[in-house]
Amino acid sequence: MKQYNRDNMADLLRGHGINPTHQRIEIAYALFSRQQHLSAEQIMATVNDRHSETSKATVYNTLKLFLDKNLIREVIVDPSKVFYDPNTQNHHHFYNTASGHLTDIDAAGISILGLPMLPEGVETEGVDIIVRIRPSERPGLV
Amino acid sequence: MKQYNRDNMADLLRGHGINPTHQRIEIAYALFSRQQHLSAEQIMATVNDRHSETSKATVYNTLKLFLDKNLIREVIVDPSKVFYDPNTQNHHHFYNTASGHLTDIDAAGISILGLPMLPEGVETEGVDIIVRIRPSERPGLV
DNA sequence: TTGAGAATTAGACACAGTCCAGATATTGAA
DNA sequence: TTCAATATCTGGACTGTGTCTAATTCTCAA
Ligand SMILES: [Mn+2]
Ligand SMILES: [Mn+2]
Ligand SMILES: [Zn+2]
Ligand SMILES: [Zn+2]
Repeated sequence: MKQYNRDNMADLLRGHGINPTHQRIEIAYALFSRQQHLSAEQIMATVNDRHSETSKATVYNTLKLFLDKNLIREVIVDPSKVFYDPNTQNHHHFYNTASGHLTDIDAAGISILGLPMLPEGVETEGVDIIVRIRPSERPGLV
Repeated sequence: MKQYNRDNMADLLRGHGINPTHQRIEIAYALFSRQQHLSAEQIMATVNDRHSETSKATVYNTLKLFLDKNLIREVIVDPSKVFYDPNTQNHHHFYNTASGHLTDIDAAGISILGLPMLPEGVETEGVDIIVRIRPSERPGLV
């Protein structure tokens, strides 16, 4: 699926066992059409851009539903809010701590060597690499 | 420094340019004597165990001061709270999503291959690896 | 002893996220 | 078509972290 519009959003939702409602389509469209990492607040603002149509409770309920159905994933990098990620491929992130902007890093080219064995009785749920970045201070300028 | 007690806490604080007060010593002692990852709430509960002596504002102010002076670091793995880490060595974490427990992974033995180049104009602030783990479902038992 | 600066405090406040009971929309059997 | 069962949505109260501020208390050098 290359181009995202409200029509194929419904199919996308159905494909994940989600009943496509008006609100769910708008929320999915906000995430998938931009292919960006958005906070719940940003999603609500986007969806209610022109006229208010979707409540806060529905935004949170819907995001939780999407997570549950593996349509999206969440990214925990900021202590004050969760980011929602339409990319469920195995990948990692650059996190610009100054701007709050997340960028994907494809996991395909990456390997982590030397991880110790898991403690007894647990299994891996996922491995996240977060590269925290900031605007470089360029000594010699300014 | 092998054994942590309230006396050498004061030296530890001074060594980081922090004026050792009663409250700061208690908070540092809570973290360093346990060598564990604690939330602000857990730290306040620990410090005020017997009789209340340290306010919420002081706990947060002090943790921020410790961070600023690089005495501790924070670990962002849970959307609802920050963990404070007395280990400032370069290291990574196992995070048990069921219990909320963090375990250190020494960075010494670990290498990450294939990370892409940084975007223009930014520099690396830090690289975090978080291995999310959960109790293994053991099919065949129960 | 004293008072200026440092530190602490209670409690109001901010704000992301949760919860709930009532309203609304959808569905499908009759 | 009808209408009741089910699914979804909603406003608004509420919770839990974390922040802020003005007032109080502490510390220490003079
Ligand atoms: Mn809409
Ligand atoms: Mn104490
Ligand atoms: Zn991503
Ligand atoms: Zn740690």
